[in-house]
Amino acid sequence: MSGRTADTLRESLEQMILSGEFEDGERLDETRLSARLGVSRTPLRESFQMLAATGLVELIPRRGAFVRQPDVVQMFEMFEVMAELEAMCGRLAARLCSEEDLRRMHDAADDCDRALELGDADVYYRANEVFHNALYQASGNSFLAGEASRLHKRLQPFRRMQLRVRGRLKQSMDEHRDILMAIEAADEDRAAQALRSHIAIQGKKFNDLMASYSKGPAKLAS
Amino acid sequence: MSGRTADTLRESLEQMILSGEFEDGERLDETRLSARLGVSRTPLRESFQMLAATGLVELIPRRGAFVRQPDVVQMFEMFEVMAELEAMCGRLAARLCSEEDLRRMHDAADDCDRALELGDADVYYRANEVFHNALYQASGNSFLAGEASRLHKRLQPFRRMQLRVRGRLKQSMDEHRDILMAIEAADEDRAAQALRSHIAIQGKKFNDLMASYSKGPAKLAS
DNA sequence: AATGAGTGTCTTGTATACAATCTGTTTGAC
DNA sequence: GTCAAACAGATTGTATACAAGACACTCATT
Repeated sequence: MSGRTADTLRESLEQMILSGEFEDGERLDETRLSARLGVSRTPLRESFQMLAATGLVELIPRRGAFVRQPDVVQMFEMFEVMAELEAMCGRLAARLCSEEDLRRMHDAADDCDRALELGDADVYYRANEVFHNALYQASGNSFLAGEASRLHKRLQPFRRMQLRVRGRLKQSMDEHRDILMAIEAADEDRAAQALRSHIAIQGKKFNDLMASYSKGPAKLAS
Repeated sequence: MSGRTADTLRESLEQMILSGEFEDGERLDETRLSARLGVSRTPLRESFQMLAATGLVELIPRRGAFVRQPDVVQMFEMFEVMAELEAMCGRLAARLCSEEDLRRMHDAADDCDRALELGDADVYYRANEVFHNALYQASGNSFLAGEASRLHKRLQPFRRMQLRVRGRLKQSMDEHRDILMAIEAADEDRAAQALRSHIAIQGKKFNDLMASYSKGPAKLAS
């Protein structure tokens, strides 16, 4: 279970947090965790810094590292920001994306199609990520692409849950086509709006899911 | 010069990087830097992680920490994203901000006014930061507020330069008033547009400044 | 002469030991 | 009986020592 390298260590902890192994607000005891993971405190502390950067833990000086399980409200807030970032990407892409960019998005969308036919959620999920990253790149603003990618990654586990909702895959696929058409038509407003609602729907679906479980932050399978 | 605590260490390095003490792409030698700052490598490495989170340095495993001086292009990209985030804050604030939020923004704007009368750029600069943070809070989306605040902080030194342009302070002040009026009138689109151009102008002014210097990344005074 | 393997040095990555600070408890005084 | 201060234990922060990988230089071989 314990990772060998530093980056693996961060990923291990990320998985542990996202899989709900720790309570919200729980303090991560350096000594105990390092013993458990079979590493010393030094690399563990460095991985804490990385996790703090993504917001999964909060570091309070002289107090320790505390896991920050995002609650439903914060989750919704994150989807709201994501929607706006993606809309911005769409707007810029519609204005100035290259043939190469378009091709890459089309390829990724086709991969999504194939995954849908196979009914394989995991494959779809990966192809979906490629599609969105291609979109971010197509915006031509590499800083925006980086920020969007970062937030996308952070929302990954929740996005994944929402994709399990019945019929959502097909719907998501159709939205991709709409987005591509708008970008190809260089219709900035339509592209932005299509993406905004594409993401907003995800937030909403996720919210519905949470409401249906109706108790605490659900354990998310890795 | 050397900071005593870990957070101070990060700030010291931040200042050193932003003041142009290092070349773009330069590797930060852990041993030499730790000797120079009078600390051991352990806290230095942790501060590297923090700086990597803000994008000021890039950490390449087994290779080291490399400073990433944002060039003019990336700077412009960052202002473009900032404009959109602030526009989003404005839209949300116009929709749902409280009397308390409004009052805080008004107070900060008044402080800006006073600083303008005094002709004190530093005081204006701080009051301006309070104003914008109040706006972020007023959006009601605390995640958005955090992200906006983070990017704002990262753009601080460049924003500061741009404020030194003749007559820019007064103009900026007027823009604040427009923004407040739009929010008070609950006019979402106008608030968003006012903020978008408020930030876009900053990016443009900064760009002009760079062009007028026309050589390399200028040394930024702290 | 050029290329490739091997070795040596330098730098990053990790472990451990030590110092400083915080928390909780106990004891004493009012 | 309650509040405060001091002490004990534990935990974070820092320094140093050690391990392992990367890069450059040399030397041998083609």
